[in-house]
Amino acid sequence: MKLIASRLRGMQDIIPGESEKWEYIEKVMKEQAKLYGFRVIRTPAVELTDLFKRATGETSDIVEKEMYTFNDKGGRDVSLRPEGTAGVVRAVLETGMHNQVLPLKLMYISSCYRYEKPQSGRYREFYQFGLEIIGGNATMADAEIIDLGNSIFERLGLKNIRLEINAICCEGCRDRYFALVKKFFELNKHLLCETCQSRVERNPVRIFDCKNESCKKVIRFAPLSLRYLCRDCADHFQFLKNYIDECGIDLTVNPHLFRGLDYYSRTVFEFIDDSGAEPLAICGGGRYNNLSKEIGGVKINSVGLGIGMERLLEVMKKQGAKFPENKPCEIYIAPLGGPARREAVKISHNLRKVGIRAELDLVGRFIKPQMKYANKIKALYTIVIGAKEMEDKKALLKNMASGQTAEIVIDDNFVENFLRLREELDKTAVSQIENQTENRAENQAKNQTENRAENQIESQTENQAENQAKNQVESQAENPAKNQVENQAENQAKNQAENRAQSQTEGQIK
RNA sequence: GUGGGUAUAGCUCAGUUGGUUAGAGCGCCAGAUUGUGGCUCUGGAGGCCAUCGGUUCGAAUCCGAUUAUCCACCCCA
Repeated sequence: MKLIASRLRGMQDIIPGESEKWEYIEKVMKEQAKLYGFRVIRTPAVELTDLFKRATGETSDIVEKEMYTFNDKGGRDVSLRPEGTAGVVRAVLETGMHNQVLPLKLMYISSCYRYEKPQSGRYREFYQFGLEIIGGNATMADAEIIDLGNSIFERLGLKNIRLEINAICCEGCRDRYFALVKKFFELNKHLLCETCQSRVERNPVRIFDCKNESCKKVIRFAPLSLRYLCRDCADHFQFLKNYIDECGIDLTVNPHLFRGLDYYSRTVFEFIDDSGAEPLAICGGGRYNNLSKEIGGVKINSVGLGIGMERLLEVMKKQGAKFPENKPCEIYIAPLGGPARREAVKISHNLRKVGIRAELDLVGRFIKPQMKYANKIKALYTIVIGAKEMEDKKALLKNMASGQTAEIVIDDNFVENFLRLREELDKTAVSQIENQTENRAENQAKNQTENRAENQIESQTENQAENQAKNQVESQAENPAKNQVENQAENQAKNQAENRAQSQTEGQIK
């Protein structure tokens, strides 16, 4: 098959089978963020190129070689957004949201674009879930962002996710420290690998990331930002560690963690997955107190994070995380002949009207292929309507799992007839199955009854909110409480060990 | 931008030192079974063997280039 155009490099189609997984993750993220008081913001995918230049730094790789930049038909120099934060801050300033009650707690799921060579976990179009607390000066805001990110991973059932944090300097203590780092690496330039040698001028702190052995030896003696924090920064960092501890989150201080975007100050952090061969950052974030001023607005202290949707999904699959199953087809209607088709259209319409997922033949197949189809789409019940049934105004309703059938009257009360009969068939199916020794059928039936219970709840608009709230409270009360108790002891021990190691290395430097 | 691997059906892959008409499993559509799914058997559809060029009597197979894709670096989600 040869199409006139194929998918562009580094872009992907998300098709059914996959899209449900995305929907599930997005639903969990949004629910969780709303629990923390976040609200959705949507901003354009295209912005003036200058915005990203100013926000992420004119010399950053993102701006220099990775942006999709072009002139629009009006001659404007525009770019597809390479990340989410800049556009959000621009929107806040432009709409005057920052004059409303602060802090603003904003979330978004945005497509982002970077013209890079695609590889594992890296695409040219990718989706980023972003959280921003704008106008949150206090360290509690940093903690809340991290806690929220962590709670999302927990709710999605992820394991082996490690939090790394670091304090890079604020605008006050930054210049002194950066000058020091640069000077240090300049002096030791001859010992560094080729890449790092070029980094000395361009972006010295990136050298901390290098995995090259000879570079590591140099890095061991390089000045750490933690040692050069001003009083406020040091307090901020200490409070943050305390707050994160109060949330029961295991943290590692990584004094070598700096992030690629220029706008960060004070707090930077990453959530890293260790279940693969290589550690993979699925979430990154930090505080950005100068971004709004940088793009021409007033200064608004803010903190945020971004989660890479593709990477998150990849890790979940790798870890064998569970995704909820689709709402099953509750009844498949197999019409035979013209009059029956008319009846089938009517019946399915009425069923759907009350929230029952019903399907009918859209191909014009004969009975056997229709049953095969019903089986393939995992329909729970089927009903065949032919000339005979039309005449008798009666048909057989069949439970596909047990094979049992019961007579159903075809009249204007079909929906009620179906609901009543289904309940009876479900009961007998369950009791039948309970007597059977084999487990397979049992599970199917259980799923059926469970799903049905869920569906009923969903259709009842009054109870919906109540039940959800109940479930959430119940499940949450169980899990985090346990985890907290278990983890706290561990965390304390770990932190102590880390602090000791840190003070040792720092002593060496002196 | 640099380096390495791969490219055959919707999917996963065979395809002999180069030799007629291109193979399997799964999936899809149907028949066996005239009005009832799952199991079985049978059949059918679906291929410019990534593209272009070269070597050869002859290329899916060998060579070159291009493109795509995967992986690593750079950078980052």
